[in-house]
Amino acid sequence: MSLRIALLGLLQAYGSASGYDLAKRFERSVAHVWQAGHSQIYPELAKMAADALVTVEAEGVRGRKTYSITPEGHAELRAWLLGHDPTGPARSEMALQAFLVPLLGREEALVVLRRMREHGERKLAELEALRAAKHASSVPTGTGRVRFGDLALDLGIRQTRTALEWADDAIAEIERQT
Amino acid sequence: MSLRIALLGLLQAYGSASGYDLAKRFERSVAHVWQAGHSQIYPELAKMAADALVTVEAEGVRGRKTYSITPEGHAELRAWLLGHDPTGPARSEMALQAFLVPLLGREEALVVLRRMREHGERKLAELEALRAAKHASSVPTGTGRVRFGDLALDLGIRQTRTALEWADDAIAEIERQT
DNA sequence: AGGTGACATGTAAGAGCAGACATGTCAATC
DNA sequence: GATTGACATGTCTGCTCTTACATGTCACCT
Repeated sequence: MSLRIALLGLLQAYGSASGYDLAKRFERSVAHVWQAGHSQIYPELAKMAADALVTVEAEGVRGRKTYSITPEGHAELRAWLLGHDPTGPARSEMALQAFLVPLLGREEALVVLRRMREHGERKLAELEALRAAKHASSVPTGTGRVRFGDLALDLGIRQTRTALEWADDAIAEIERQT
Repeated sequence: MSLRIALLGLLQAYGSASGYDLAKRFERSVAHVWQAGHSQIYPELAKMAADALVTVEAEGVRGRKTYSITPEGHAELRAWLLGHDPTGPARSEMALQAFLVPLLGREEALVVLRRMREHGERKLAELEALRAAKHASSVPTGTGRVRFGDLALDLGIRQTRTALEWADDAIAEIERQT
């Protein structure tokens, strides 16, 4: 379901596109929040067309189909945002490792925690670079309006920073033990 | 894969148990980090037994099987913790909503954000109650040792708090717009 | 003319997962 | 003695997602 929604959002925000274009947009924008490869996107678009949420606007050479969002699609997106409680599965491999790490000995636990820390650092740098790039290409003086994806990017940066602080504190606590 | 690991962790931390017991342990401890219903757990245990990661220690009345972790299982758990990079899929419905919310109008965006805020508040209360309950049943004066699940619980509380702060700021920012 | 690599669109097999269905035991209540 | 509800173990169907396979075009280089 959520894949559908993400695709509708991209079509709505950036306009009509082909499956290939959407796969690229996916990587460049939603990727930090939801993932999907082209092998998922193509069939999903076909199903969405069958459900009239999108239409094939044009068919180019070699089967390239340009999809655009329909009013029904827009309604579906709106309904999901307004009506769907994000009780979604909180499945995090990192959190699972955090859970299990006390089963290891001191030294080994430190290895795992330090790796998490580094992982967080890399991701934070990545996200902040992304934000810097976005800012550079934006309208110079603040035009009140919140831009598509900005809120999610901010959330991602804060979450990553929190994870980093947590890892630091966990490392410190374990190191304190003789 | 991760389900296997979580089950091995529970067996290792709390000792032998049946599928039913493990399902309960799951709900009570790992649930904030990974989820699985009994319909996933039973078949997985059977497969793990086939792979010799666990053994059937005893068979009680009406097919109740008590599983215990084997040395191979322990090795598998250790190897996963030490060797597995948690690059895991970051799929969050909440973050997806955060991404898409700027597509809505001001008022509707506020509705969605306020619901997220409330959701975060409930979850935070829940996690903090859980921590309080754990503390109450713990050894009175700090015995250095980090207890199973404590690190993950702390991470969860911090992450939830961060999400809450983010929602507050996002709401404030949107309200500031005329 | 032939080769290479980026572009572009798909299908197929299999794991992971959720929700519903099915079955049977046991203890306590009516 | 019959019913109810908590305990307990499983299967099945259908959806999602990942990985790998398969195919064909186009532009550029040699």
